[in-house]
Amino acid sequence: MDIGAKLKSIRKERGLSQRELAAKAGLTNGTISLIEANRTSPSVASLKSLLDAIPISMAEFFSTFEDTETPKVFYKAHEFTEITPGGDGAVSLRQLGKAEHHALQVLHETYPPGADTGPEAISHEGEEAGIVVRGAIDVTVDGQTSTLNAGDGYLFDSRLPHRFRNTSDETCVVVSACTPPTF
Amino acid sequence: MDIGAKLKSIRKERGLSQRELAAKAGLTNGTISLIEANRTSPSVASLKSLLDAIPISMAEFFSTFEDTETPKVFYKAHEFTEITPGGDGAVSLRQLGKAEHHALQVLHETYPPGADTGPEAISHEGEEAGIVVRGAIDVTVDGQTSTLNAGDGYLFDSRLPHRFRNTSDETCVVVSACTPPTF
DNA sequence: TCATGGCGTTTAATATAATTGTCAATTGCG
DNA sequence: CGCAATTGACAATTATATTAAACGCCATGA
Repeated sequence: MDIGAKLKSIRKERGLSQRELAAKAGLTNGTISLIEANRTSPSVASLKSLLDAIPISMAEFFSTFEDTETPKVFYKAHEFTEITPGGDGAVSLRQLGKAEHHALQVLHETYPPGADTGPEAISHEGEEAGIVVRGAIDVTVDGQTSTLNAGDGYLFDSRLPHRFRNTSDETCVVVSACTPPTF
Repeated sequence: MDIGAKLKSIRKERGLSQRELAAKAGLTNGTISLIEANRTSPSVASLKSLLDAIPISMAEFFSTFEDTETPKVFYKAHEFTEITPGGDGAVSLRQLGKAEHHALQVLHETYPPGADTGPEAISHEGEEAGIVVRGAIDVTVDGQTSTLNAGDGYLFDSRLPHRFRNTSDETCVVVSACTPPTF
């Protein structure tokens, strides 16, 4: 969603300066500078003012670059979606990407010492799998329990009851995947 | 631009509560409550998050109700666009409606005592006309000067040099019209 | 060469949106 | 009927966008 570049290109097309457009839209040149640099996300009201002043409709504005927009492929660590915030001994679940746009959900899970997901009876279609990246963790699936160390992994049907417990004194990190998403 | 109602109807359509949608979008229920009540204008980023979580595209969202949207007809005094802010003895120009969506531009002009537009040589196509609503003002057009009082008016070709001066000790208010717009 | 004016950017102050922690009203269940 | 859970709304705080006023840059011209 590179709104800044899009706005800038349209503005240039019409031969408008930031100040000219700002005056017409009832904003300031500084604001337009920030928006074009993607250093702020304008309110819908502000964007509407700008597009009205150009003029171009909201639908037009967004439609034109939804075609050219490539789906997001790469995610920096800070771009993960926090499902559970973690901290204070709680499990931290951080999802790769956003909501349910994909058939595959990948999580970065952190289990502090003593962390326990509890025996929740999750019952979704699909499969879950993961690999321990650091530390060790006790995994119980449908009654069977195993201690997995770094490099180990698991794979089971999502409908089976399962539980994760870190009984060690070291934080455990797991990368897991589900399909379809359960969150 | 009743974004609130639109968002609400789409959300209801999908059987989502404000809290559910908030969780998926990474916002809070309170925010959605405010947006749906049109008590705040969400940032483009926030709106995108919400629509992604539903999911529906920005273009789709805006296109659907741009059809049903009726052009704005009525304007409250505070909705006028300030062309020159006025204050400190300066002329205040306030335009009915927004930028150049219309062939007709109507202004609410306030001239404090001593105010003077100066002999600017404006040279646009079209005509300008106005009626004095309160006070009195000296109008000079192409060399001819006249003092207009409340109820009086003027009409001239935009290409003629013109000047407005309030030589009285009372604030003068004029309602004027231009076609096509010069701002 | 030095002013002048227009451009886009940056910054501190201000206005506005978003969050957090409630609330009363509603819904579903025992 | 209560009781618990869930809903949308609200007030106070926090976070963010927007403003207004600077800045540096580049062109133009005296």
